[in-house]
Amino acid sequence: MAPRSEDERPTLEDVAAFAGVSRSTASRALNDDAYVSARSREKVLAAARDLGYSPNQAARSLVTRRTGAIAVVLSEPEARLLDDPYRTAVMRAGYRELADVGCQMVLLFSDTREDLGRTVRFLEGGHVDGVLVFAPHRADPLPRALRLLKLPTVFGGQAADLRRGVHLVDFDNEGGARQAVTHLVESGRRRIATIAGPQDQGAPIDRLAGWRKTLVDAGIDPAGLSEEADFTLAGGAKAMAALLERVPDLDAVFVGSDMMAVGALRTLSDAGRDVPGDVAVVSFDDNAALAPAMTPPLTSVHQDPREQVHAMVSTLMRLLDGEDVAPGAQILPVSLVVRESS
Amino acid sequence: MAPRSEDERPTLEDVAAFAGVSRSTASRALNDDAYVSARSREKVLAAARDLGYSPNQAARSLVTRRTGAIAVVLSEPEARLLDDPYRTAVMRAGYRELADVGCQMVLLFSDTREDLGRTVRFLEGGHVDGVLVFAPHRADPLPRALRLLKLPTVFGGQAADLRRGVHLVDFDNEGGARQAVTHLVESGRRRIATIAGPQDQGAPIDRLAGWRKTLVDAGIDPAGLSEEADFTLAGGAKAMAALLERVPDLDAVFVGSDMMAVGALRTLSDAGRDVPGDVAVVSFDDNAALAPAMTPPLTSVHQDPREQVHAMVSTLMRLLDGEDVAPGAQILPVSLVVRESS
DNA sequence: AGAGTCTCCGGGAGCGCTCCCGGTCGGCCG
DNA sequence: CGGCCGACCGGGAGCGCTCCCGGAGACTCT
Repeated sequence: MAPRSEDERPTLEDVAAFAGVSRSTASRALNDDAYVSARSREKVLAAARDLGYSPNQAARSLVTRRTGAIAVVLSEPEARLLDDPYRTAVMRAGYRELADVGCQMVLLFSDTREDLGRTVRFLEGGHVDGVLVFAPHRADPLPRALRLLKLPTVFGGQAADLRRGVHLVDFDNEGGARQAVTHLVESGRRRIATIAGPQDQGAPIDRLAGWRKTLVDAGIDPAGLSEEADFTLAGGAKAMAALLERVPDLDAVFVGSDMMAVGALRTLSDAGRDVPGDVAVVSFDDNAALAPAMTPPLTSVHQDPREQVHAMVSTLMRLLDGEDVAPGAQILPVSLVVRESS
Repeated sequence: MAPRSEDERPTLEDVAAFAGVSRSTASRALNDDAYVSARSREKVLAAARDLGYSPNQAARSLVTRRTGAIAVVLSEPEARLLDDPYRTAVMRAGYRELADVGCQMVLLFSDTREDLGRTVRFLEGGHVDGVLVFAPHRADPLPRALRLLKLPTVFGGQAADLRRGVHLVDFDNEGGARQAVTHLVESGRRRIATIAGPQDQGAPIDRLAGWRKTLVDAGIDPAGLSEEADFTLAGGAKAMAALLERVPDLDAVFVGSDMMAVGALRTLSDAGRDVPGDVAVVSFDDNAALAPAMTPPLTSVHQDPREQVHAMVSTLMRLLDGEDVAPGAQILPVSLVVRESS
């Protein structure tokens, strides 16, 4: 064997030669298999350290058919991602949870049409062992495209319009809305409006439904009491203004996200309405940086992205281990955190 | 050759057999090399399409020694990342710019001590061809650790305390601060305070220096006119309050970031100071979602993350092509965008 | 017509690793 | 003491790809 030049990366063969054992033994020692003598193991480990060896992942995954990497796909228009604190939290949680199980996160953004092709091509290229997907929009073509790939996949939140045969982890959006609105009803509010998120997404649809059903159950007519907004602060502010105009005597509002609630609070304050004196406000998300920091602190439906991602990762790991996990939705409970705004 | 079962992924060999050519020819056709007849090329392409072939990246990169993936490392405490709009913009820009040159972004977060080891291990594992690093903190050990790896690396902003021998793309922080403060001086302000970012980072240090020097050049004593904050909204608000207390007659403030400026505006408004009537406010970043959206809209030093990342990517690509790029800092110009707050 | 050139193609080697298989050596049992 | 079993190790095959090399035709030029 030609003497390897200094700047070439050492291979397993080099380590083995240096340690005076065979390539097989070196491999066994490094992957701590059984049937390696303590003496050999130590020599190999020392050799690896001395040579600064690190295994070539391409070669390894060529034979093991495992890459140790998991893709996290965020399918959402650019603007949304930038200021949606929930998405940021998801990225972070994904990184952490995957690191905990020894996997590397590969983040993919997919919002334009051309992204879809690139995303699919990347995923089928064998770069990753599995996928975690967040594709909240009903009309998103990505989830269907992913079904054709036979990559283990777990969805976070609703998978576009797919219902059966997929693994997904979602929060109890409708139940959360019910809790929120029930709380308002029980504290004596009667004119309970809502600012709903975009109705092209599953979660906001369910939250709106929860609001509506709870009102009906309480004998209140929901007609004219709802306004749709786009999950942004400005959108929330505008929707609140529209509601105040249409329903001047409203005494409570259930807002579909913290960010929109911040906007609603601003509008209410500008309009001289006291919260919670004149109008009670309850929102959804309970984002740690937003809900408790407002004036007044927001009552909000708590959902923890970390918990969601944790459940997704553990399902994915079971899938990767070849377990025959029954597909279906795993619904995580949410709980109302009552603060001063209601 | 045993008949390949349906759910196995087809290999290049399968495609070749299906097309009735050799593996070599199939490879040539797929990678559109020269010296393939149009006829063969077409047959191979059709076969690949019919079989749903996509090349095994592990095998490919084993021989080409290229992975087509670039790591983007964000070395920053968790809390900072969540609400720093600049970082979010950087991730996004990284994804886009890398996609444009046909590379996949692999995001790495690295904030705790144990992350450092994992990050380094991942990078030396040969998963990626190069690295883009954002490690603003002076004491960050990551940049030094990366020097030992012989991976092409480009830094975004200052690389901890490394100065020579690294490739980096930064903005003209000091020059930007000078522009901002000069603007204030020229519009007749004399008591010009500053809210500086964390002084364990290079950029805020340079911005503070720019403020100080400009004042001195204008014959103004900067003593007692500066306050340090942590780049957050709350931090900016608190620092503004401290300044108002200590320097009640201040008539302008240069804030080290948009986010802190939002906090400062809130404090000023609570204190009944009119902006820009009583106090002019100028900030840094010119974040599209923040600066123009405030009341009043903020005058801010404009820096475009996309531009920075673009420069980083192009330097990295040259490095990857084996070009002998001279190391050093590439300083991007910034410009003051004047709005109503000053 | 023979030499040279250019286009196209197939065979084979080899990237660095894992894993299977078979061999050796020592200890222990009947 | 022969046989067996378990611990340990080395050789070899092969993962799916790229790339080098040499060969087969077709064509041109002297």
